Amino acid sequence: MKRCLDEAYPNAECELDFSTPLELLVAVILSAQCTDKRVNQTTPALFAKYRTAADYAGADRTELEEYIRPTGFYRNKATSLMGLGAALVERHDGEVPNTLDQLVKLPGVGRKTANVVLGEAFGLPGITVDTHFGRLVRRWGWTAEEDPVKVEHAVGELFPRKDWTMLSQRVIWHGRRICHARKPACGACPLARDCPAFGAGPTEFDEAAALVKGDEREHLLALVSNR
DNA sequence: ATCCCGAGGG
DNA sequence: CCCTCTGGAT
Repeated sequence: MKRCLDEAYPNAECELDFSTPLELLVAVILSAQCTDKRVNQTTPALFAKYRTAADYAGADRTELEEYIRPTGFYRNKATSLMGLGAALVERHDGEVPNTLDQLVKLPGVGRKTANVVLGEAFGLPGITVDTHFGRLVRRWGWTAEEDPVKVEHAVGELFPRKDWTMLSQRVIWHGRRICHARKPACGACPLARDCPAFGAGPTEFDEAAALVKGDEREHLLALVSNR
């Protein structure tokens, strides 16, 4: 029913299927500092045991921690999941809400997680700004903003479109796999020829990006979209 | 040894 | 703004 990462990048570790918004939300929470592969190995047993918000709310903490241990940060995540379950039961009749305001108020749910749920569970056309997304659009000269919210607004204004949900995932994937923070793999990058930062030395990479010309933006966006 | 698609807390 | 929380991959 729901999918987390873009199928346009075929990669077994990226294929995540969920039957409910709650499953998607839980998987995103578990994903922090963890590979998708590990999350995929963890969720089947977890979802078989914990099916509803009430199940998480009433979980035996030690047992829940056992289920999610391999994903790391397991104590924090167990706390989040139990609090999340309780909050959903109390405030939303056990359902996952579909507005940013309500999502962000849930335990363990920040803006990034909320945006993923809005886009992928509810089909709302939002931009998901994470560290990768922010870094890349800055390198591409689309904005100089550092604050994720300002990045979101700036990019949304520059390129208003209905399908930012999936496109965000492509940008993020590209940031994870190729356009790294420290040592970007420009040799493997299909955008290198058109990248305003390509060719600059490591320390000048991001500074070069700031000099991008306006008409290069659309070109880069097209390249990302068509992959 | 170092880094990672985040969130909460001091 | 800084720190911490964890396991796993490279």
